[in-house]
Amino acid sequence: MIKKVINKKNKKIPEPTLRRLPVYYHYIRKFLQDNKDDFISCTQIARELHLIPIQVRKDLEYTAAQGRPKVGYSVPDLLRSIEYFLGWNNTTEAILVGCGHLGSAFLGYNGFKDYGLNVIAAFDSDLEKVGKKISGKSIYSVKVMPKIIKRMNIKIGILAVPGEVAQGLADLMVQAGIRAIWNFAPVKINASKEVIIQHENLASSLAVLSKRLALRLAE
Amino acid sequence: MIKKVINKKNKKIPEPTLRRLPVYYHYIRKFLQDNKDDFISCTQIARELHLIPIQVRKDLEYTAAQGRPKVGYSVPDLLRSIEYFLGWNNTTEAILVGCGHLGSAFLGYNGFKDYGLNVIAAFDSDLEKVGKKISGKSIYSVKVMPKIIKRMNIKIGILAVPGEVAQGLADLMVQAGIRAIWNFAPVKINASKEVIIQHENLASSLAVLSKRLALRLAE
DNA sequence: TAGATTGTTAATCGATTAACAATC
DNA sequence: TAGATTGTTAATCGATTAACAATC
Repeated sequence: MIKKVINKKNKKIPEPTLRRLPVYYHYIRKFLQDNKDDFISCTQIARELHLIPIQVRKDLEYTAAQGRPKVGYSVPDLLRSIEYFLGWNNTTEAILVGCGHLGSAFLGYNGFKDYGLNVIAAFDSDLEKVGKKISGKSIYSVKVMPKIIKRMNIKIGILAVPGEVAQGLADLMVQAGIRAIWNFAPVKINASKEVIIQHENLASSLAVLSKRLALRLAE
Repeated sequence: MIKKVINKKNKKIPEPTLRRLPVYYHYIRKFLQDNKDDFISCTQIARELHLIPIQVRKDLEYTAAQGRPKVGYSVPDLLRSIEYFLGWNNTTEAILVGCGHLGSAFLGYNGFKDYGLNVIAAFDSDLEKVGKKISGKSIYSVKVMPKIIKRMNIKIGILAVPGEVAQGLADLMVQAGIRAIWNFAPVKINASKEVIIQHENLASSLAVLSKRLALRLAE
């Protein structure tokens, strides 16, 4: 029994599963808010999200959530399981570098708090912006960024800057102690292997969209 | 021979392949600009992008690009193959709905032209914004959106609006003739099966990032 | 009870990786 | 020529889907 749990924990989690979990989470939260029922089943989640029940069940298995046959999963328990599994139970603090349109959009969208991410400070090199606030968050000079990263022991950095300066800023972030960079700049960032770089590439998404549309229109 | 080509065309393209192709494309374009060589090999692309040669080769196979043993692929030919395969050879026109921070970021980033997407008009319901320009693009009232979609025969719509109004605007877009919606609003959009909906979900990416970081820090 | 649903093991499917002949 | 690289077929790996017993 215990062994099984350990095995499950050690098992590598498929990335597709990881990407689906927040989608379930979002739906289940809404389900809770609407106060529909205390229990929820895979069948129900699957129907709503246009998936198949077995896939939802498999995915939830990774979170170690415990369901009851015929009844389903306790809604609050299930939410807690997903939160815990994704490390969203204790909110992670992050900094944002670059307060252009994209960075501003990020600050304005405070929905990430539900997903365990709290942007505590924003930085920009433009002195016009420094000292001002966007969506209630103060903008600081990039010059003080390393100091703040160190002082507050921040591990996650969000990069929303032009491509030309992205690598240099990433280097500064890593030197100061950042361990994961969420990169929205349209260039590849190089860093030591210990640093996790997640590149948000809209061109990839566009390729999927345009190919699917082209195939559809050719039918 | 002909039969083989037909088979290849009919073969379903794996989504991972589709997502990698723009990454190759971007690198090869840069390679061409830097004027390094007339030919490029899978080995080289793989080394640069931290992939393995066989994967690059397999992916390029889908585009029907023709390489020469020992030599590699002709750089301009390869670019053309990818462009053609992804439908980027003739630029697709799109409209943008929502000129908040995110929409503005979209208009400001004109890199999509390289990827076959041209945002020809932007719409907003805020009369303060209507008539102004962002990054050289005029903003129109959403009221005229259907008319313009029809008149210009636009097939792709980009949704960058608050969640509350997303579904309503999507319905209007589809009614006017939009066949693919790139959705940045943090809600699920429902539409008839004929319409392609691509939901850009940052929470999914965040889940991958935060789980990877949590595992890393626990090591 | 009967039927729906979980938990778990097995089968299938598809993407990745390996192997190797052809070739420049 | 020798060695690198393509093109293609085969093997492997991992994710998805199916099957079914357990159970509430």
